[in-house]
Amino acid sequence: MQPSLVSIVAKRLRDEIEQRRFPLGTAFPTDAELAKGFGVSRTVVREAVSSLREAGLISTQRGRGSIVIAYTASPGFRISAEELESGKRLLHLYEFRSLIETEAAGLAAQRRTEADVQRIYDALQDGRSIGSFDKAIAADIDFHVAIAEAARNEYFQRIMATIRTATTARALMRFETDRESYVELYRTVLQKEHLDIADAIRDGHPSKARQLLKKHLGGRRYKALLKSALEQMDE
Amino acid sequence: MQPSLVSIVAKRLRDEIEQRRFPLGTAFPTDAELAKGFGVSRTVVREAVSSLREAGLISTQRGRGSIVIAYTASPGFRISAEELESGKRLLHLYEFRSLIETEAAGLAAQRRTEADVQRIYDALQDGRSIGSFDKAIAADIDFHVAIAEAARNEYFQRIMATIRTATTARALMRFETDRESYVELYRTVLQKEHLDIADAIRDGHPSKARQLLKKHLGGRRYKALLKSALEQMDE
DNA sequence: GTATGTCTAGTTATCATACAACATTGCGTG
DNA sequence: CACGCAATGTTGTATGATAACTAGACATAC
Repeated sequence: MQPSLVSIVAKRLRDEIEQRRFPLGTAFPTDAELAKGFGVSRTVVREAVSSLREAGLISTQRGRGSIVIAYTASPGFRISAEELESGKRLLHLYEFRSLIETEAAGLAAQRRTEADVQRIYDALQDGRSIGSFDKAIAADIDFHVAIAEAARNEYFQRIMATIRTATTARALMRFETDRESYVELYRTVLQKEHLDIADAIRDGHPSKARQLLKKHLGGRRYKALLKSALEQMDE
Repeated sequence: MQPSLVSIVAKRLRDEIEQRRFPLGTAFPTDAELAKGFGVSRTVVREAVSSLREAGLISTQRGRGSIVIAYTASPGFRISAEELESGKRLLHLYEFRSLIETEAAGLAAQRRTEADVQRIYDALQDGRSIGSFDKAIAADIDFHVAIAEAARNEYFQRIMATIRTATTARALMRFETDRESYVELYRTVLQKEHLDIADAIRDGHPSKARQLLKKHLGGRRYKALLKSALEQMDE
C-alpha cells in the first residue's frame, strides 16, 4: 500500500521548511503554485497544508496566503521519568523546579483568594491523615496544585503540572522499596513545611512564601537527592 | 475575521476525542457521516481530519476508514501561537518568560565558558548587519539561544526554546504589516540591550545580568505588548 | 464441509470545476 | 495628493466524478 500523495507532499514541504527554503515570515507558495509544482490537485495541497498548519509550521489567512512561522514543529517541553534516572539531570530539574515553585508561591501570596487559601488548607488537612504512600503522594500533589492555582498564571500551572508528573513518576519508581520512609518524612518534615508556606500565602507575604518554598525544596529532600546523585555519578 | 469551518470542525472533533466519545481503537466516523453531521462539505471534513492526523489523534487507511489512536495530543508543555492571540495569556507568558530568562542570564553569568561568550558575541555581531525582518528575528533567537546554552541547565534551554518558538511564531503573524518598525526597534533598542547583557555575562556578574535581562523584557517591548493586550481585552 | 474466486457495497484518495469571501494593487477622478 | 472603485489574486468551501482499496456475501469447485 503506497503512501498517500497528501503525506508525500506534506513531508516534502516539511523538509523544505526545515531546510529554510522559505525564510521565517516570508510568503509560502500559494495553493495553485504548490499544486502545479507537485503536479497534484489543489485538494491534495490543501490537505497537506492543513497538516502543516496543525504542526505549527505555517499560518494562513484568507485572501493573503500563508507564511512560515517556524522551521520545525514545536518540540514542546516534556520530561520523561527515565531521563530523571540521571543524577545530573535530576539536579538540573530541581534547580529549575525550585525557581518556578518559589516564584509561584510568591505570586500565590499576592493573588490568592479566600477559596484558594481554603483549598491549600484542605490539602494540608488531607495530609494529616496520611496512612499510606499513595495518599502522601496525592496530598503533596494537591498542595502544590493549590499553590499553582492561586498563582493565577496558567503557564506556571502548566509547567508545574509537567514537572510534577515526571517527578511523581520518578518517586513512584524510586520508592518502590522504601515507601515507609517517605510516609514518615512526609509526616515529620514536609507537612510542617507545607503549613508554614500555607500560612505565608494566607497572610499575603510573597517574600516569606518564596523563602519558605525555596527552603522547602532545598532542605532535607534536596540534600538527600544531592547525595544520591553524587553516588550515581552516571553522567 | 471568522475562524474557518476547517478549524471549527477540527476543534470540535478534537474535543470529542478528548472526551472519549470514540473509544481508542474503534471506528471514527466516515468522511460522509462527518460531512452530514456537521453540515459541511466533504472537503472541509477531509482538511480537518488531516490536521487531526498530524496531531497524532487518528490513523486513516484507504478503504477502511479511520480509528482513534490517542485521546490527547502528546502530553507535556506546549504553547501554540494561536493561544497567544489572547492578551491575557500573552501577559501571563511574559511574566513566566521574564522569570525564566532572567534566571538563565544569571546562571549564564556564573557558568559561561569562553566559547559561550564568543557565541553570545557572535550573535550580536550578526545582529549588526540586520537588513531584514527575518534576519532580525534570527539574530534575536541566536542571542537568546546562546544565553540558554551558557546557563548549562537543559531544562532552562528546553523551556526557553518552547517559549521562543511560540513567541516567534506570534511575532511573525503580528508584524506582517509593520516589519520595518521591528527592524528599527531591533537596531535602535534591542541590540544595545543585548550588548549590555552580553557584557554582564562575560564579566561574570549574575545579579547585573539578571537585572539587565529583566529590564530588557520589561522595557519598551513589554510596554507595547501590555498596551496592545489591554486594547484587545478579549479574555 | 472447506477453500477459493468473484462481485457488490462501502470508504478513502484524488481530480476538476465553480463560486464565495477576503486582500492587494492599479487606475481614474475630484 | 487622497479617495473610491474595479480588477486581480488568494484562500475557503461546495459539488460531482472517478480511482484505488477493503470487507463481506455469494457462488463454485474440490
